[in-house]
Amino acid sequence: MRAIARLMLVLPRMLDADLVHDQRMPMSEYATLRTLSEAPGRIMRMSELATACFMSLSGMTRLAAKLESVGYLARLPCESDGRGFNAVLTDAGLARLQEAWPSHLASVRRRIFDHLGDVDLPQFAAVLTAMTAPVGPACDSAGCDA
Amino acid sequence: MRAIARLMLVLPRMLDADLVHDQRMPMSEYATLRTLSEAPGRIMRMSELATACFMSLSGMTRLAAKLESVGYLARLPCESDGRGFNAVLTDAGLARLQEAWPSHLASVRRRIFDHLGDVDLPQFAAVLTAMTAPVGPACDSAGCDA
DNA sequence: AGCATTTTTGCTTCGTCAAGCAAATACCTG
DNA sequence: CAGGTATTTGCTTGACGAAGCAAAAATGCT
Repeated sequence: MRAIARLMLVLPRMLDADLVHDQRMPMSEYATLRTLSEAPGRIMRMSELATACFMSLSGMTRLAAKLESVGYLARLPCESDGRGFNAVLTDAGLARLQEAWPSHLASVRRRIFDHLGDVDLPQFAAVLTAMTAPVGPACDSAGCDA
Repeated sequence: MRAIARLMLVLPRMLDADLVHDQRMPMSEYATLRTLSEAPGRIMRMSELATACFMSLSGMTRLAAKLESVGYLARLPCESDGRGFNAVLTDAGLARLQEAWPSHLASVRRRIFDHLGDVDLPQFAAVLTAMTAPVGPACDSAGCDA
């Protein structure tokens, strides 16, 4: 019980810190790029993107502005709805993500998998998926890349 | 793998949001009060406290100042080292923690344990503890004059 | 027009880094 | 050993970025 509380406090920060340290990229950016990269056409509405990344709309507006300013992402007015904007992952953004993910993967492996010992992995994965499920199926958990 | 990334992204925010919503208390405050409450004499050096809560020293300085201003905590000059300060949990602080923890417990139960199913709990706990272990023991209060 | 929806902006809070102050400790030098 | 200087350590402060909420702006729908 206490271990859980502690885990939730510490682990995300460690993973974030690893990413910042190794790649100069905060977790929120990584999540945004990854989420976009998995979207069909690498395109998503701002509001979808925000929800998928568990950020507020305003937070995503600012993050997208930042990512746009360095060319990782473009915001195009939505053709079918003049109010909307589509965020598109650029080639540069995809390249950046591909540059960053091995580092993140290594971090996750080191911080988590190396400690799993003889845990039943499929069962563990099922539990994790179940835990995040109530929030909504923002991303399909089939086809994990590791 | 993706489930883990997602879990780390989502769960802490949910737990924090629950606590803020139910108790008007951010996770960082809760962690601080809880950590202090577990220390012998409810006293800890600022730097220890910061490390245990996985915050920067400056972050803890500000948080402690805030908690001090509402009477949950006091900072006393350390007798054995003129540079140091000891953070002490006051009775009011302890009361506040005791007021908040059932709510947090319920939140953790609802968000996590309810999804654990038939997982081997002791093993699960051991894994979690192992994962956070590299950060160091939470309350190694050597050096404060409690 | 009137109301709903999508995104942005204003303001606040939280937390980090860089810099700084003060106490403690280490290292000379006689 | 006394006395002085340099370095390190513990904490605080200043300046800033990140992200949230509430309200505004822009657009669509009826």
